[in-house]
This record gives sequence, C-alpha cells and structure tokens, in this order.
Amino acid sequence: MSRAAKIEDVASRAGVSVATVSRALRGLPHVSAATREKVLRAAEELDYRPNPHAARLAAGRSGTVGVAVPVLNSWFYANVLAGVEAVLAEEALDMHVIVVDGPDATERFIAGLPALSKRVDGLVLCDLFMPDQLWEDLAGGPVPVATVGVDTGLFDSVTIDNVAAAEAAVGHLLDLGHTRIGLIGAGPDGATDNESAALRRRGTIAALGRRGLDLPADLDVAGSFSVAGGREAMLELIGRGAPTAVFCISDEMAIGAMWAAEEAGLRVPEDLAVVGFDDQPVAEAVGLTTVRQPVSIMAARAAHLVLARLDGDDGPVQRHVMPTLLQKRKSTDFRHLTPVHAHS
Amino acid sequence: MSRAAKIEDVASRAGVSVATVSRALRGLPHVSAATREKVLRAAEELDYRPNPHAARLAAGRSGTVGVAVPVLNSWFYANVLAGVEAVLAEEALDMHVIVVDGPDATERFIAGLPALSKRVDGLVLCDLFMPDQLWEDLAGGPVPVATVGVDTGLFDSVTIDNVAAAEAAVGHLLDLGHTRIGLIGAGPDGATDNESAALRRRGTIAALGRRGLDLPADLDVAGSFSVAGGREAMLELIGRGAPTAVFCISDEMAIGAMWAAEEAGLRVPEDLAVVGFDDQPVAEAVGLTTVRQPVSIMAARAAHLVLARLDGDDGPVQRHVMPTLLQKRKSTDFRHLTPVHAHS
DNA sequence: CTGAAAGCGCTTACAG
DNA sequence: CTGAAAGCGCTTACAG
Repeated sequence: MSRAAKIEDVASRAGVSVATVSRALRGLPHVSAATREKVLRAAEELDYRPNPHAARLAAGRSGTVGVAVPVLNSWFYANVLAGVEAVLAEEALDMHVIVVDGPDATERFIAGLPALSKRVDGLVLCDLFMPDQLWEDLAGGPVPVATVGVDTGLFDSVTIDNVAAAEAAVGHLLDLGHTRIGLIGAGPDGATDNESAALRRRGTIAALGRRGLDLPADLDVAGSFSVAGGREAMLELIGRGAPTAVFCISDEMAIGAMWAAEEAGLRVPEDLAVVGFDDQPVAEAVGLTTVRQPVSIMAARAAHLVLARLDGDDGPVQRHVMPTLLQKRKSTDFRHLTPVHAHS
Repeated sequence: MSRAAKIEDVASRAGVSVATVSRALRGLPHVSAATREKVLRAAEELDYRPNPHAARLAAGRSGTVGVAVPVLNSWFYANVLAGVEAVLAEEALDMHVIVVDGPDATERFIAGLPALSKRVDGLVLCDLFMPDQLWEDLAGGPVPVATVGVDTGLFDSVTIDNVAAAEAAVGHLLDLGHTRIGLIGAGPDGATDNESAALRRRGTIAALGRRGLDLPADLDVAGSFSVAGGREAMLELIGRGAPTAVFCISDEMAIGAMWAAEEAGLRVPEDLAVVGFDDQPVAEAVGLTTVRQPVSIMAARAAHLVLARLDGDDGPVQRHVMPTLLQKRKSTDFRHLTPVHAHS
C-alpha cells in the first residue's frame, strides 16, 4: 500500500524513458518487442495504473461518452442506459449519465454544454428537446452526437416510425370493430413533453381519419409516463363516458389504464380493449397488446454511431429508423372470453 | 466559437494572477469582494469553463462518485441510480456508473479497483459480493465506500431487514391458513447469487418453522430476478404439484408467477396466493401483495453517507437498516372474490 | 488579500 | 525504435 506508482517509476524500473512507457502501455507502434516486454513487466510489478486525469488532460480526450435521459427510473430509459453501457464497456469507455428532466434541467444542460464538451468525447442524447438554434450550435461544436427518439437531421439518429406504429395500434382496434377509441398520451396538457408522444398522437388521428373517424376532444387525454399517469387519465376518460378501446403511449400507462378499468368495474377486453407501447416484460405477463420497440438495441446503435464518429467517420448523417411490431395479446382479444389473471 | 478560454485568459483580462482567478471562481476565502467581482465578470465575458481534467489532476480529486450495480435495466437498480444521481446532482458531482454482472465482471471490477480509485472520490456499491479479503483491502484503501443491500461491517451501509421482511410476508400467508407455501428465490441454483435472496429464504424458513412447518425441497425453487425467471420457477412448482401460496423475492418474479398460474388455469388468489417483494408501481396496479422497500431513498442515503465521509466525517461506521412494510393486496385476499383485472 | 512558481502525471511532436 | 522536453490547464503551498 505504498504510494501509487507513476509512469516515471515504471520508466526507471524498465530502464527506458516515460515516452516509451507511454507508447508501450498503450500498444502504439514503434516500440520493439523486447522493450515492450520490459515495460509491461515493470508496470506489472509496480501494479501501475495510469492516472486518467493526467492522461485526459495531456491527450485532450476524456475516454467518456455522455448519455442524457429525461429520467432514470423507468423501464425505457433504464434500457437505454443498459444498451449504451454495454457498448461502452466493450471499448473500455466511461459512461457519464446526465438526467435532463423538464425545462429547468434542459436550461441547465444547455448552459453546461460548453463545460460538458470538455468532459465527454461524445454524446448520446435521448428524448431531449431543445430549440432548433441550440441543436445547430451543438452541431457546430466539437463533440459528436447521436440522438435517440428524436431526429433533428443534424446528427446521427436512431428512432422508430412512431406515426406508423401508432397507426398500426389504432388500426388493430378499428379492425376489431371499435369506433369509440380513446388516446392516453402525453404532452403540453400532460406531464412530460415528448416528440414521440406527439407523433403517436398524429398516427392515432391518421388511423381514425382513414376510417372517416376523428379523435374527439373528450377521448383525447394526456398523463405522465407512469402507471399512476395512465390510471388517472383512464379515470378521467371513464368519467367522461368510457370509450370501448384505448391506446396508451406506454406500457406503464396502459397498465395504469387497466387498473383504472378494474376499479371502475370494466372488464378488459370485453368492456375496454387496451393497447400499450414498448413491450416491456410485464406487458406479456399481463396479456397487454402493445407495440414492441427494440429499446436497448436502439441505444446500442446510437452508441456505435458516436463511436464511429470518434474513430473519424465523417460520412453523411445517418438516420436509422428501427422496426416496430404490434404484439397482439389478450387485452384486445375478444375471442378469448374466460377470465385470466383473475387475481382478485 | 474561438478557442476556449483558459484560466490564464481570465487572469489577464481581469488583471490578476491565475491563482486569484482560481480562488475567486471556486468561492474560496481571502479574495476581496472587488477582485472577485472583476474575476467573475471576466470569466463571464469569456464564457470560461474550467477544464475538469486539469482541475482534477491538480487537486487530486475527481469530483465523481462511482456507483456499482449488477444490472441497469431492472426497476430496483434503476431506482438505485436515480436515488444516487439526485443527491450527486445537488452537489454538482458526476456519477460514474459501473455494471458488475456476475463473477467475471466482479473479477474485472476487483482488478480495476486501483485504477478506479483514481477516477472516483467515493463509491456506492450495490448488491456486490466479494470475498472478505477484498472488502478488507478496499477498507484499507483511500476511497470512502457505502454499500447498499449488503452490510460488511467495514463500511457505512444501508440495508433492510430481509429476514424480518420475509418472515412478515410468509407469516401473512400462514395467517391466511396456508400450509403448502412455495418459495421462488434466487441463488446458487437460480441465476444471480444475492445475499438478500439468501436472507429472504432464511426468513421464509424461520416463519414456517415458527408454525412447526418446514420448507420442503420441492417447494423451494430459484430463478432469475425477472418476469421470465418467476414464470419458469412457478411452472416448475406447478409441475411438482402446486402449493397454495408462493412467496417471490421480487415483484418481477411474482408477476411472472401470476402469469404462470394463469397459464396453468390457476386463479389468484383462490387457487394460489402470491406475495412479491419491492412494491414497484406495477405491483399495485395488478393487486400484488408485496413487501415495500424504499429503494431510491436507500440509495440516496448511501450517497449522503459517502459525501459525509468526503467532507471529513470520520465517525464510526454507520449501518442503516431501513423499514419495510407488507402491503396487503388482492393477490392474497380471499374475501375479495369477484374477478378483477379480467383482461382475458 | 495577492502573486510567482512548482507541481499534478500524463502525451506528443520533434530530433536523432 | 527511443528520448529530452514542452505542454495539457489547473491547484496549492509559500511568500509577501
């Protein structure tokens, strides 16, 4: 437990210069096999660990990628982090997590961007919403960025076709004969503002429109992206005269809606069909029809995109649109009429 | 977008030395109000942002706290991160996330500890299991540590009384008249090894023992901490002749167990009572009786404990045991016999 | 209260 | 292939 070895100690022990130690340890070329061997042995013997701050200062690189998410404790963003982390761990890069929840935090994030760009080499920004001007400023800056869930056209992005996915979901309900279809979304009226929410709402309206229907104001509610948010929105809907089907823009919300239905004595799917969004594991367990999206894969791809930029890739902006899949389950299945999950 | 200002630029613009700029900007004493004012203005005008790597190298502090968790994409650990992050954000500290999943990753974590201690000022270790010798080595090291979910006696810790919590859960089932009670746990036979799992198993056995019952081998199964893990374990239990009640050591597992029961045509709670652990929001929605534990609060407290150590607190090791609460819901409620959540 | 100077521990041209 | 030296941008005694 003596004082930690520094590069100089390794150098003198190996009988070479610190420059050579630096090269040898990082696997750079122009080091003879014999010298490299000597250096590695010396480093090993001294249990040498380079000081990352010194290395970062000298090299001008931080070995770190930042990931910004609106919240940490949701299934979606937890999987985003997991996807990014897995990729970074492979490359021995650090992950710097930034929580940007709401307008104030966005202000702070923006104000801190110049400082941030000194401590990360790249950035994965997830569901972050800023004025166009700021995106352009960012694009003018030095750090490569990939966005997930939002496509600015300025950066590599990984998204899904939210409009199409919502159309499929609502189309499914229409195919089943529903005409009074509610939407539990998010946005200005709900809690978190969110581009995906807006697009899924658009898809809902498009699907209805194709059948000559509209989305009446009393069936168009918004809540927070949570079980409680979905429950409250559904109770609101029920208070206004329940629809026969509801499309919720997240699984948590859908599960909250199912809960509210139960409280109101409505059976799912007989009295109320429910569709969610995400397909988290719990969705399958409770028989929730939902739109599957490959969350951690999307995040991993975003991470790879910024790594490629760090490796010098200067090709055109890549805008990846990942596939989604409507998973049909019991929450919309009229043929299956025996009670399931009767945990009452 | 000219080259970023450095401290020297601020110094010359303010007409003072860099030492004074450094002091003024960090709010240190021994700077006259007038000088501080000048410096702040100059920094503002130049949009100066200190280079964190330089500051960390010079100061020997990293401004970062590391958090190690076994996985990222579970409700429990997502809330751990959220709890820690909230505390660190207040103090303007960075969070360094480390995923330590399984034995290999633990090896790597241990091997990387000397390097890690250079890049974090403190560490929150969550559900990490290492040989005693390594804990002692860690305790001899320079970085303050707080553990959550495990109590080594060597570091500040935040835990719950897992044994008592499990006893309460199983005691509840016993009070309801159940005698054939299964346990869905984790451990050597299941996937993730976990001290909490072992303690909850012990509590289960204690509760049964108090009534003169034991835990027969065929009712003692283990799975991974997931919906799928719970489902598989329950199917196994059903194959062996289902118990009338089951205690699952996580909510995800309990929801998986309910799913399996449904698949097998068993009603919850009439044919099978189910108790979970955690009380995540979905648990309430599906009417799951479960043990509530204050996850993000525990994590936040752990973060505060390491921050206090960083502030020089050298008092005795603090071992916090947080309260838990058995939330009784429909999944164990025999009186409530109308089907709920009949999303079939 | 303020400044000159050393030092933090690396990396990187530049020579050789 | 290897080394001497400058430099990365701060902080911190030490003087004054």
